[in-house]
Amino acid sequence: MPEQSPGSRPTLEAVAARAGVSRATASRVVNGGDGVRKPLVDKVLKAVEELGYIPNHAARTLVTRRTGAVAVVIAEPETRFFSDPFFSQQIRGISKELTAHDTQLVLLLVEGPGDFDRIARYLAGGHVDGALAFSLHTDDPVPAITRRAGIPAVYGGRPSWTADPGDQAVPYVDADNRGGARMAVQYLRDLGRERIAHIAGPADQTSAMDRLDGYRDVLLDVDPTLVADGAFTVESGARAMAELLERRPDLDAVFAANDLMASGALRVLRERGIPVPEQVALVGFDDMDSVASETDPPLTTVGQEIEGQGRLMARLLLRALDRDRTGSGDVPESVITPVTLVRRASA
Amino acid sequence: MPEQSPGSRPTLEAVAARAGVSRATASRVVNGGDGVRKPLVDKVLKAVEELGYIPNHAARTLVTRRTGAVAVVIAEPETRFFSDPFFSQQIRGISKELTAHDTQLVLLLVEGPGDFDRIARYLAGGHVDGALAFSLHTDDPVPAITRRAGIPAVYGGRPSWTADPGDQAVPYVDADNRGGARMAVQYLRDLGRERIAHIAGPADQTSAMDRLDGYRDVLLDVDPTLVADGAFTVESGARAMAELLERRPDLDAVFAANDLMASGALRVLRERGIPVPEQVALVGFDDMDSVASETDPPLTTVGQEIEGQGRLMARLLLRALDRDRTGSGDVPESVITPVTLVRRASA
DNA sequence: CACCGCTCTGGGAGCGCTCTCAACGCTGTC
DNA sequence: GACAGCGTTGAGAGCGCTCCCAGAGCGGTG
Repeated sequence: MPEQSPGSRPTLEAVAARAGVSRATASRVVNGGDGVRKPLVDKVLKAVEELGYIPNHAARTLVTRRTGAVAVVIAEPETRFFSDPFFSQQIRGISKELTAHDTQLVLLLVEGPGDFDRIARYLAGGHVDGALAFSLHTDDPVPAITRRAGIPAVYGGRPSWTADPGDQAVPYVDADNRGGARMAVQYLRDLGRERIAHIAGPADQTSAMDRLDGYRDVLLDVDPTLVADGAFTVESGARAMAELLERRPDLDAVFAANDLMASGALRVLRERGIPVPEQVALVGFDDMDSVASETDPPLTTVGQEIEGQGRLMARLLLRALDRDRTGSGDVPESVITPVTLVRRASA
Repeated sequence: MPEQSPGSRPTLEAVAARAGVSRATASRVVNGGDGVRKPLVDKVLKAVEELGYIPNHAARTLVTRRTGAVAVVIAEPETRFFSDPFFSQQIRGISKELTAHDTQLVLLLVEGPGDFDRIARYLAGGHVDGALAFSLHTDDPVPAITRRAGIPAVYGGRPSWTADPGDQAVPYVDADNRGGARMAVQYLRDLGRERIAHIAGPADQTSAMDRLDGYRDVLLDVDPTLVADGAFTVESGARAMAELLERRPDLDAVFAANDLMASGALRVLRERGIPVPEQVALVGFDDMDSVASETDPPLTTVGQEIEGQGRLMARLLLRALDRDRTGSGDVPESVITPVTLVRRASA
């Protein structure tokens, strides 16, 4: 690559001059070369190479009205963003997919509720072609913002206001939480367990509620003393486990709504000398790398393709953008990604 | 905010027409309004409000040659990016600082060694005004890339090729790892401990090496049997602890190069019934939220302001950009951020 | 041999903005 | 009352690119 020439970079004009063609032809070559005869293509490419030409993105955007960038909006409070490897992995997936389509990722972290104005201004400012956002809450302003800005958006996790998984109001990608929970509980049942408790996640997250629903699907008429509330953290899992043991010392299995809570529960069980899985079988959810396989015993859990979900989100958005551009193609639909039961030693 | 008008957004021209001024004056008002008489300013602002005018970023960039965006390049292998809350927190700090200066954050995750070409093309393509990158390795291509692209960059963590903390070849922000380690070891010494072991981090990370150096600073002529290698993970900390106990069952203190390893070490100590801190005092490093205060006993550790480091990185970069723009101002210098000893129960 | 129709190429407009520069009106001074 | 000097405004060029449209070139056909 030629050294950066002092001052300004070469323009298309310069490339055209060097190749002995018009700017229009040079442009055609740079953008794929359709309808340009071979010898000219080669001449232009040679000039590009020699001059180290790189298209000016702003100029291109100005006329095409496309930026080649999408925003990733993360409105989660800091705590979750930090503790949850979930986000990092989804972002990694998103990044991979976008990169493969020459699209850039602009990260928009929402710094508190007053910050949505800035987000709105940014999304409406034509800086990006579309947006990806996560786990919407009931009164989440993001959908309204993107609608007003006139850009397509895809969401990660089922928005809380959608009645059903599968609702098409806004396109989203989510794991089959309910199905996964059913799978887990059914597995415990098949193991012969009869008093299967559940440590639930926070009620304001649809993933937690869907998992609870899945638990209930299998165990019709659940005894409420078998369900304890947690907050998706290790500590809350430990507390919930202690609570459950107090209420139902006879329980013989626990399905925790995520691995972190399962590991907290496991700690309590161990402290009390309750053998896992012999006396109490334990199943988690997420198959989180740094947790599930590192506990003692390792967790049986429900695994999901987190990075794949990110890729899928990006793919749906890119498809929507393509549709906007070409005026045809299919409307993106929400996708529920499959989950699998990962059998380890805890159940 | 007015609804997005169908089709195209209002331009400066439209604002000017509505306010009854020239485009130039409208532009001046939109950009701060210096040198425009009050009544006209008001008229323009009113027009902006009524039309819901938002400046076209591409057009602006095209003429000013500034994008109002900086890249954050993360070249770490996936594993670290995921497991380490470090990154999320630094990014949060960076985001806060950039946001406060109306600058956007473009996230560039490097997907393998072959991906640097893409990064180079992007950085040279005038998409961003500057770059932030992390923990450079010896042969890291990022500095060469940014130099060639002609954009300023600031690094997080001392680059491995700089001989000294404080080296000015590239501006970076790092915690006072060596000083922190000294502080920790000196503290153990003041506690009366005499056989202080160290669980070191990976040799290819300067933070780990600096911490080892700090340990050595205090304990001149360290007995090599008192130092074990780890990899900044819980498991590696446990392994190292077991190794140390085998070699030196008489040790009475351990300084681990990070909290994760400390927690691994703690687990082993507990398993063997060795009372902490009575028989063996334990100090970690990082004061990682989800770890240090949640162990039993909670960890005494060296705390650093991770988010603050991120902010500082962004601030240094913004200052460099400002310098480029105005042609004056101070050259950004590397900053070593202070650390503090956080006393809890483990030592 | 004229003409049609095709492919390929170039001229030129224009995307929305900033910024230079000239013009303008006003005040103050001699 | 003329003019210098200042602060304010507007006209217009131009940033680098894409894309429309017209024209050139060329082969094939009647």
